[in-house]
Amino acid sequence: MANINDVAKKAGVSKSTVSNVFNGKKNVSDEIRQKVLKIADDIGYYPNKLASALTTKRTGLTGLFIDNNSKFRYMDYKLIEGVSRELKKSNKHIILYLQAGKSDDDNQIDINNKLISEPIDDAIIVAPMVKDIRINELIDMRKSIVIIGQAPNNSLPKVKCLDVDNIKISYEVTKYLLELGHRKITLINSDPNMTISIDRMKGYLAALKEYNVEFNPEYTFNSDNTEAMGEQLGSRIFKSLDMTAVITSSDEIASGLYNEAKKAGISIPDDISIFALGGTDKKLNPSLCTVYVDYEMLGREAVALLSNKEVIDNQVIDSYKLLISDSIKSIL
Amino acid sequence: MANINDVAKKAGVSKSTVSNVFNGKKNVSDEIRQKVLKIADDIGYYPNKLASALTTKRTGLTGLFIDNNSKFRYMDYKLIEGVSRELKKSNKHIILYLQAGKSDDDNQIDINNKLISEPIDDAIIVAPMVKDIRINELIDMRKSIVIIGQAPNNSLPKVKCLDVDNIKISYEVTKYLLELGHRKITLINSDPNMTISIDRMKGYLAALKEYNVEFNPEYTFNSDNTEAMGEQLGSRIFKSLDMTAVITSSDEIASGLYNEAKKAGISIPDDISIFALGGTDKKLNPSLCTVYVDYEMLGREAVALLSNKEVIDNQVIDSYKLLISDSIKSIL
DNA sequence: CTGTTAGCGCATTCAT
DNA sequence: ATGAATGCGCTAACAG
Repeated sequence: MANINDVAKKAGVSKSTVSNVFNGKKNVSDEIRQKVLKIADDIGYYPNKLASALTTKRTGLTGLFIDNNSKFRYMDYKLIEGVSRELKKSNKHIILYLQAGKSDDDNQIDINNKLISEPIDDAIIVAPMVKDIRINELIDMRKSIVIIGQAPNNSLPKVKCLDVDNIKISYEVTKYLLELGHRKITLINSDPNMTISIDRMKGYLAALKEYNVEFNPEYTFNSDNTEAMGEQLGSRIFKSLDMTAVITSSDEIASGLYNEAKKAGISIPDDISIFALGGTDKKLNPSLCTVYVDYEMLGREAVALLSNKEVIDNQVIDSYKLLISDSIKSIL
Repeated sequence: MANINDVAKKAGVSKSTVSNVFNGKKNVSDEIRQKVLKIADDIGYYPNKLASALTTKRTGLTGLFIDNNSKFRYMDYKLIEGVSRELKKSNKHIILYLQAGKSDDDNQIDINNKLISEPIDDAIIVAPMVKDIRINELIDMRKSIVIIGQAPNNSLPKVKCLDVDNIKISYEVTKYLLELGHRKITLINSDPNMTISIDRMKGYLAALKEYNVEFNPEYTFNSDNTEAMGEQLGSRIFKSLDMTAVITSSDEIASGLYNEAKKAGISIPDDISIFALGGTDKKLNPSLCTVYVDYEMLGREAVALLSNKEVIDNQVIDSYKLLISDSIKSIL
């Protein structure tokens, strides 16, 4: 494989001139530039990115960090797509790291998973843990970082975050149901300690207040977003509560409710309306009212944020849409 | 950022000893090994991958090449997942290249898209073009390559290929319909020049022959796998042909047929059975009979093949399943 | 506008 | 078992 010296020698110029040519530096005469380019092409020379990265400290690679614990979700796929397409615009590339936010063995960090020497210019972290070792490592490396999802509360220095406005989404979904005449609306939330749950509760409360509906804590639940949990909750609330609508933290929970409703002879949406807060593109019957989030766009925005020098505390992106469908009904 | 010299100096040893320690070389006394490790940990040293790659010629990165012309398909997502998870097992990572197989401007290769200096050890190419410039470049670079999908016919040296057995799939689908009593079965194929179309035709013919059904060329069509094309074909064949079943080259085509059938008042599966040859995970109503291919597994296999030194001409993987559902009906 | 020199951080001979 | 020297291929700072 030809290197810069071969070209320089054949062209009768110095290495730095060749380097200048390939880096688009202006201080090379047109004549020499052409000559160098011609010879380089002849002998099949092209600068070695590894070598140049060693001095420039730039690889043109951005790390996308996805938790390794479960299969990729719809969101992961779309983020990968958005990030890689956006990087492509500036001839950069994505490298995927499937790395858990906490070490498997909590006491000892796997030395092979140390990020310190990874050949990336910057990093995007998807849905980090509350105490995420990757973030600290990355900060130590002085990489610029963008987090997609909630910032870990302990986040020492300010880290740029990108997320959808969960308060607003929850508010709008609740309001939508209220406008259809629903007053007894159950909210199935995620883990109560997660910021997203708190946000969703805020939006829910805000909408209720706006419609002068008194908040009843008996109408709120928490879940782990599995279908099984949806079934479990369904079997419980369908019997004990007389709500007319349910907002679920995810499509999976909704799916569990569907199963349980069928078993109990409850009709959706005739007996009960269900509005999910998104998560997958799973199809249900009757088709589920849910929230579509443009994760691909979130990915693109994350890339844009990486090179944004301003210190931004927490960027909120409005890239969602309520998908109105057959699982809700007006009761006016 | 600490480097190997810092460690060597503090430990009172030479750089090469430090190097030996981190590369697991045996010729270092335990005493010194511990000392070096301790000091490295203290000052936060870890070998720089860029620098070591410069001499070892190995980056631990595998390129996955996906065509950039359209949005990612279901297949792409699953391949990304399979490849990256398999690489992860050996502490390697995936870097995504969204690069068209042919240069946008056919006469002139974009110098920025040259692969020659990319920091990858090997490459996996998804569904290459017939004349794919990326493959030639990669071969010039002496990278090991695995192709997922059909090998380009012109493929100069032998390149490892990985694909599902399209003949067999098509054969089994056709047979399935034949066993349900169907005799007039339309086959909507992809581009007639693509190997996959030829294979599917082979399987189709084989099954027909086995059941002594004479082949009628009027019952075969070609498509570009868009939903629009499905509608177009539907409007044509629903009127003119009296087939009882249709095999479509993709779920999208099937979706087009669904639309057109609805418009024409044709019931699926009562009037006509539809069996798709896979492609997406789009849900239709009535739910579509289609072929599920385990692309994630294909991705894993591709990674395994990369490090397989044997010269294998064309590896066929049986990782599919017929998904029987509501769009077909027995007419016995 | 061009060339010389000096690293970047490491792995790899080859001595010892 | 350890160390000194050399080179991987390039960019950057400076000198001319």
